[in-house]
Amino acid sequence: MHTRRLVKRSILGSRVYAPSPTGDGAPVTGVVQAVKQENRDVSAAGARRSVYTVLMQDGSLKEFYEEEIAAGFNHTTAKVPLKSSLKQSSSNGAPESQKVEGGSLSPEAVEEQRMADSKRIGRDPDTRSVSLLEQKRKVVSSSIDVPHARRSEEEVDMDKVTAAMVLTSLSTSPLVRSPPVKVNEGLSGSWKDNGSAGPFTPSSNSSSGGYWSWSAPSDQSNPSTPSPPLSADSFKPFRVPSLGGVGPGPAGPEDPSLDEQDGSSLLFDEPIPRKRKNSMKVMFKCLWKNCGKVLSTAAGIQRHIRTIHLGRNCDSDCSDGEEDFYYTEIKLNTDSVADGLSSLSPVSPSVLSPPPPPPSPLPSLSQLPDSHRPPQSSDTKEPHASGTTPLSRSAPSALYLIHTDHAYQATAPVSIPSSNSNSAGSASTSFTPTNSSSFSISWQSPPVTFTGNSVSPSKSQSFGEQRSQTIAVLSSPPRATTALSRKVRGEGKKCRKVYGMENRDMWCTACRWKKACQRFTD
DNA sequence: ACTGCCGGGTT
DNA sequence: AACCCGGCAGT
Repeated sequence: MHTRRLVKRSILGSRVYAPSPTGDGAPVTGVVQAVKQENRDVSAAGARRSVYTVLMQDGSLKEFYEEEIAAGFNHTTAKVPLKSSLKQSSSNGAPESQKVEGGSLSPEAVEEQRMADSKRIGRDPDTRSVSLLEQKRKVVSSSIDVPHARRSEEEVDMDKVTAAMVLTSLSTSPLVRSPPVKVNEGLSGSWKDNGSAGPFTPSSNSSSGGYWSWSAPSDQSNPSTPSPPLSADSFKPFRVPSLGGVGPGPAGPEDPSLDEQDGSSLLFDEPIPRKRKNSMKVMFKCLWKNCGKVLSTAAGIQRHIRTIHLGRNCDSDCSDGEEDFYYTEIKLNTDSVADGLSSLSPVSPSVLSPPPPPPSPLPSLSQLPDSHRPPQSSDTKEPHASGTTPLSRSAPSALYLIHTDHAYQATAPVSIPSSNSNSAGSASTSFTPTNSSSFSISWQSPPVTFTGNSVSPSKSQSFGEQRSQTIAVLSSPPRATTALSRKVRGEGKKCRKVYGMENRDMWCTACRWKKACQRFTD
C-alpha cells in the first residue's frame, strides 16, 4: 500500500517554475498538465525524455523538457529539481512501473496499465491541437492520483466508517442523531455541572449515568451495554417519518447521506430489529419544563424545541444538537408493554392491573405508573391523569420506556413514579432538562436485588417507606420463583431406590440423567 | 453420606 | 434431543 502510493505520486497538477517565455530570465510558474515521453535519443541509455505540458499563468500551454523546469508544491517551498520527483511518478505509462510493483499485478494495476495504454495509443505525441479542456479531462481520467475504481472503494469504506460512527453514537445515546461530538457539546452545556464521571459510563452511580440508562433501555438491552443492532433499531424511527402522523415530508433536511446508509444497511443485522418495527410507534416528547409537547417526528420536536424553547429561528442546519437533550423518545410498542408487564405481573397480580392496549400514548403513560401503586392511592392520580402537569407526563414516559426492559432493571425506576405521585413533582421533576438533581438516585441496582432485603439502601433513603415496600413487592417474584422453581424433593421411592445402582438400566431416563424422576412421581 | 434433581455442557 | 455430570440442597 505504502509503496503503491509512492509509486503513484504524480507530477501532474504540480506547480512548477519554468523559464520565462519572454526570455527576460524571470521564472514564471505554471501547472503541469501532461507529461509525454519522447523517444528522441533511442541509442542513449536513458532512452526517453520527458516533455511536460505546462499551463502557464496567462492561460497558455507550453512544453518544457524536464531540465527546463523545477517543481514546487507551493510558492513557499523551495524549488526542487523536477527530476527527483519524477522518478517516483512513473504511473504515466512507463513499463518499469509494473515491475516495481512486483510480479503479480493487482486488478487495479492492470486497469491502470490499460488506461495508460489506451491513452498513449489514442494520442499522437506530436499533436497538440487538443483543447485545454480535453487535455485536462485526459489528465484526470488517466493520471489522477487516485483511480476511479479505487476511489469508489474508498467511498464505500468511508460509508462504513460513517455508519460505524453513527452506530457508536447511537449505542451511547439513542436520543442523539448527531455525531458523538455533539453529544459532548450538549453534555458540557447541560449536564457537566453535576460532576459525574462522564456520559458514557452508565454504570457510574450518578446523574448522567442515570440519564443514559434512562433512554437506552427503550430496547431490551442492558442499559450499561446497549447493543448496537437494537440501538440501530431504535434509531430507525428517527429517520423514518412515515412512522409518525405529522406528515409525509422529510423528517429532517440534514444529511441525507445517512438515510442512504441506513438503506444500504451496511452494518446492520437486520432481521431481528426489523421484526419489531411493525408494532412500534415512536413519539417524541418535549422535556422542557412546563411543556411536554408530543410530536411524532424527531424533526418536529427538534423544531419545536429550537424555536419555542431555545428561541432560535434559524433552520435545523444551524442547530448545534442541543435540542436533542430536551426531548425524549417515547416508544409505543404494544408487544413491549405486554412483555414488560407480564414479567412483573406474576409477582403480585393483585397489585398490577393488566394494562389495556394504549389507544394513544398519553393515556397509557399516565396509567402505567398508577398500576404500580397500591389501589388506595389511586385517588391521587387524578390530577396527573389530566395531563396538565408536564412533570407528571415526563416521568411516566421514561418509566414507560423502562418497562419495556427486563424486570430487574425496572426495579429502581419503578420507585420514581411513586415518589412523583406523592410529592407532586418537587424532586421528581428530575426529568425536565432544567433540573438534574433527581438523578441522584442510585440508579443501577445489581440484579441480585431480587431478594427482598437487597433493595438498595440509597433507594430507601431517597424514597419513603411505602416506596420501598412497593419495591420489595415487585422484587419478590424472583425469590418466589426460585423457591418454587426447585421441585420439592419427592418423598416417594425413586428409580434409584427401587432398582438400585446395579440396575441402572431399569431406571427411567430422567433418573438416569439425574433429572426429576418421571416414573415415580409424587 | 445419601439422594433427588437442577443447570449446564457435550454429542 | 439425548445424554451426561457437577453441584446444590434436603434428608
